[in-house]
Amino acid sequence: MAGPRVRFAPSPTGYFHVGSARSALFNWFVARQHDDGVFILRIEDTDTERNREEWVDGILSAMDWLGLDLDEGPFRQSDNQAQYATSVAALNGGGYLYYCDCTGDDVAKRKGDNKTPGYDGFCRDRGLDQGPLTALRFKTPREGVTTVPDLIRGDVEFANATIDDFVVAKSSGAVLYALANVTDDRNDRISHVIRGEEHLSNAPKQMMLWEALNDALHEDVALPAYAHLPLLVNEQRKKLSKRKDPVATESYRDQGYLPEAFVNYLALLGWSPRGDEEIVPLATLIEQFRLEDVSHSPAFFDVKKMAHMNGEYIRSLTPEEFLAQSAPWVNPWSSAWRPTDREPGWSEDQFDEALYAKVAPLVQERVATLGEIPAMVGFFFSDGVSYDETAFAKSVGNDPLGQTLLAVAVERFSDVDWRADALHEATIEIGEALGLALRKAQAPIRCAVTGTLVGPPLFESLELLGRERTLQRLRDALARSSQ
RNA sequence: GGUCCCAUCGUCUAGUGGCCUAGGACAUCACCCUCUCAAGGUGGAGGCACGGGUUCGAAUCCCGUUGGGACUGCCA
Repeated sequence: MAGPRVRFAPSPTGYFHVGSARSALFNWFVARQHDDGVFILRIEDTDTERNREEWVDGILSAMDWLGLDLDEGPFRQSDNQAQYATSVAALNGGGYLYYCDCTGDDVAKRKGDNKTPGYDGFCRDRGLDQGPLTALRFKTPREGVTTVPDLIRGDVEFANATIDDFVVAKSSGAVLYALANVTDDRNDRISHVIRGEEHLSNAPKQMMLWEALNDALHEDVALPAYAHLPLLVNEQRKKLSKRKDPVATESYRDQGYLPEAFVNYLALLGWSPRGDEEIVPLATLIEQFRLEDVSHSPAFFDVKKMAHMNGEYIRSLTPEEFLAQSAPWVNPWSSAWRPTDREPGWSEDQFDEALYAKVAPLVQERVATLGEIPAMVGFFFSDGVSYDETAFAKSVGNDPLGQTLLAVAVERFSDVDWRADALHEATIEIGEALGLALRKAQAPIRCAVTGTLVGPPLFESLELLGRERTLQRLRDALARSSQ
């Protein structure tokens, strides 16, 4: 038996939604589990009002970033108009459709207290001819039940009477989603339709269309298997909204999430690998993934957990890999790709690649995202120090002892061996002379040199920063405190 | 309102009738480590929505209630 043929079918109407990313990923898993599985990308751009070409580029680059490679496509619905016309003609010829000239207001007005869902079938038997304002509706069976065999949820039954006569083609002639989608799935011989749960109620309509097309076209294309994935929700338990929630996959890339970590986290939303370990190699994810094991309930997209996971991935990088991965954030000028709206706090001239290579290991284990790096190493590359005023006041400005310590440090550091361990020893001694434990003694120095009270290990940092720059900053801080 | 889906710690989940004194992860708290911050280590607190059944036995099966969500477009 041939391998599965699955498709990811986004519409390019905005940033690449993390929920879409997960749908794409699960489809891709299914394809990659088989040697002959096929993963197809179909751009559903039939809504010309809302589509924009830049969003198509966004989808492509985000999928590339995630490593979701295609076997076929990208196809575009805008290229398939002829096939849609064929579907419409066949359906119409087979008596499955009728013209309707009702406006939305007409339908709403008639609806009133009527319990019938959606459209009431007003034009179904009026025998209207095609006109400038007539849409084409599908004659839904009035009796019987349509059962959607869902791989995740089991059989889901819909009474046909509850499904209204939906529009298949607009009065303009443009074919709508339901028919376009079904036509393409048939032509692409899709075996598994794997998509978000918001499409579950579309499934019976699409099955009706599918079978009507088989009949009208005298074909016998097998229905696909359906799998409706649980929704991704926000803290309010609402479907993640493009408008209100941080759902743009691109923004996570810009923040410095590694694609491996992002994929790993996404895989955990609605599914889980065997065993207690959640950090799982991609190959294992692919091997273990089963649609049947996908959970039924919505999942909250927890950025905190993803950040933690990303930190683990970052820490597991070799120093060389870390250097390469972090380059776009610290040295965008010589990177092929750079994150948008994220300038490091220094200029190209100020950046010192060799120095960064030595600094990098100090921050690798302290960041959860690559985007956090610049703030942590900025003091190495900028000329002056940008002070956190609260920290400065606490450790130097309002602390005479801190000022004394700085003054002593200037003396002592002038002729100490410029190595981390020697600086460490010297600082201990300076502190002891003033009755300060090392944790207290290092604070004013740290603040004077880096501008804040938190950061990479101090003595290694001083060694890398160099004697001259360190002494200069200690003197500057001292001068600053007496102003 | 109608149709459909869902319901295990705050969150993501394991669990498919006895292995459950309900396991793991994130978050949280305490302690350890420690030049700061992280990381790491150890430990703690924290959950089967409720009510009926079925069964020798129910987180697991059935029914109901409650609660949440999706859809309900000449959008996808």
